[in-house]
Amino acid sequence: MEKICRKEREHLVHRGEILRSAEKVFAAKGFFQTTMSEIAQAAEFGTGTLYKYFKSKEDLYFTLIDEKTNEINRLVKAELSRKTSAIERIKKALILELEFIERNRDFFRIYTSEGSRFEWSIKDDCGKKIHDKMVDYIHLLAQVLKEGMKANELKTLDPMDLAHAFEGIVHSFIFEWLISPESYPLISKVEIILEIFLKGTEKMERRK
Amino acid sequence: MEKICRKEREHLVHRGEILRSAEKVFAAKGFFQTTMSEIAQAAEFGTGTLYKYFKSKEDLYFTLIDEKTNEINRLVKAELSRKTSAIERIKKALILELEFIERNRDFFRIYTSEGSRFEWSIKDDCGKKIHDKMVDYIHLLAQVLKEGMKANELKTLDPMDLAHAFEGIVHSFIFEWLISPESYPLISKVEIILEIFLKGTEKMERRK
DNA sequence: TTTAATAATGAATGATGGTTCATAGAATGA
DNA sequence: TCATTCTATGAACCATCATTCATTATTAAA
Repeated sequence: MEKICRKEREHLVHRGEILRSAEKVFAAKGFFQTTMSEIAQAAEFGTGTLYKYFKSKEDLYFTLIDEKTNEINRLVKAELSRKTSAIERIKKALILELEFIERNRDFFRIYTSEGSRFEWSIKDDCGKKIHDKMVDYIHLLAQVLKEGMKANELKTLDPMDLAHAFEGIVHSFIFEWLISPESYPLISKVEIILEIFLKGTEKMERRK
Repeated sequence: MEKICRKEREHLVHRGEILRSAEKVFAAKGFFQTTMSEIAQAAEFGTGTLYKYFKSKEDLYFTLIDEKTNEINRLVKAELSRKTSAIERIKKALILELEFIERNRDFFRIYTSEGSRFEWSIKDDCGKKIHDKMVDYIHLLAQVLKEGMKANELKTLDPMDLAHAFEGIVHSFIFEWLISPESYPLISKVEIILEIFLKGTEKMERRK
């Protein structure tokens, strides 16, 4: 089936190099402020060369997001689909997610900042595709939460509300970590995230 | 002190009209994809006229954010500085915030999407100014939470962590509301937000 | 009414940067 | 070695705006 000769392999490598350079530049300056020649320079290629690998600036950008998104989605989805307890799955998935982000800091600068704005500003369906993937993920999460409710692990509340709340907490810790100058392991926040989400913050008189 | 003649009053009115139109267009298309002439058209002025009121596109944009941000900050800060219980203050402030957002949907499309990206992408200190205001607000919130801990209303945890978590939850509900096509009152989410943040989501066996 | 001052205008300017393409160069194979 | 094919290149092209400014319209003053 596959006749992957050196040529093709090389092509793939170059493509990867371009993507990795683009990731850095986009992360530092954002989509609109990044120029193709900056990316080309960073990747040590000529400007025109980029167009041998990607149709346009947008294409390069969305390819970047798409591939990384798929990678993490695969990871997390696999975990969420297991048959262990809901809370267990959520915890494991969270750990996977945070570890992945720690390994891909640059990318997540792009992702978290663009995530919010692009479905409004960019017309063609690339933006929508990414948005859809987020929605998908939220739904899966909600599904798991629902199962947790059925299994009496979690309070019976609107699963979508819970999913949003959870994602909100996680995102704000990610965001904080991204902009923080002192580097601490993101993973160190797992406990506090779950503590807040599961147990809440109010001090209860522990009776009844 | 003030000799506000018709001229000046008119100037103010026009300025306001431009700001309101800019708000709409920026909200719909984002900073980089919005052109000055679009704004001019929306405001029913000539393109050049905008420059009689604002130094540049950036100036217009940041003025917009700055003024609205101050407005909401004043509201919320006033509430957070009261002497009632911490939980009470947080609830009231949350209600004020959500009501304000409901009255300023367009603006918050701008704010939530730019909030994350601008301190990285735009050099001059306007971006920083906005970011600083967010940080300020988080600190005030953390302060209130700390008081809540002292008063034994809340568990003793890192107040900054809690503040981030709270903001995260709130933001994700705001975001959801902003992109949702069916319109429901944002304010209807107050209870669930507080429920999750204060009581958590795990079903406890309610013994000791 | 005439004149002076001020405000509004939108066509022209200039800069930027995405994209293309004619050329140079490398690899392949005869 | 030479011819052929494929790749890389970056200067040139062109479209898109932010911004300016000479001109026009409006208001105020005389």
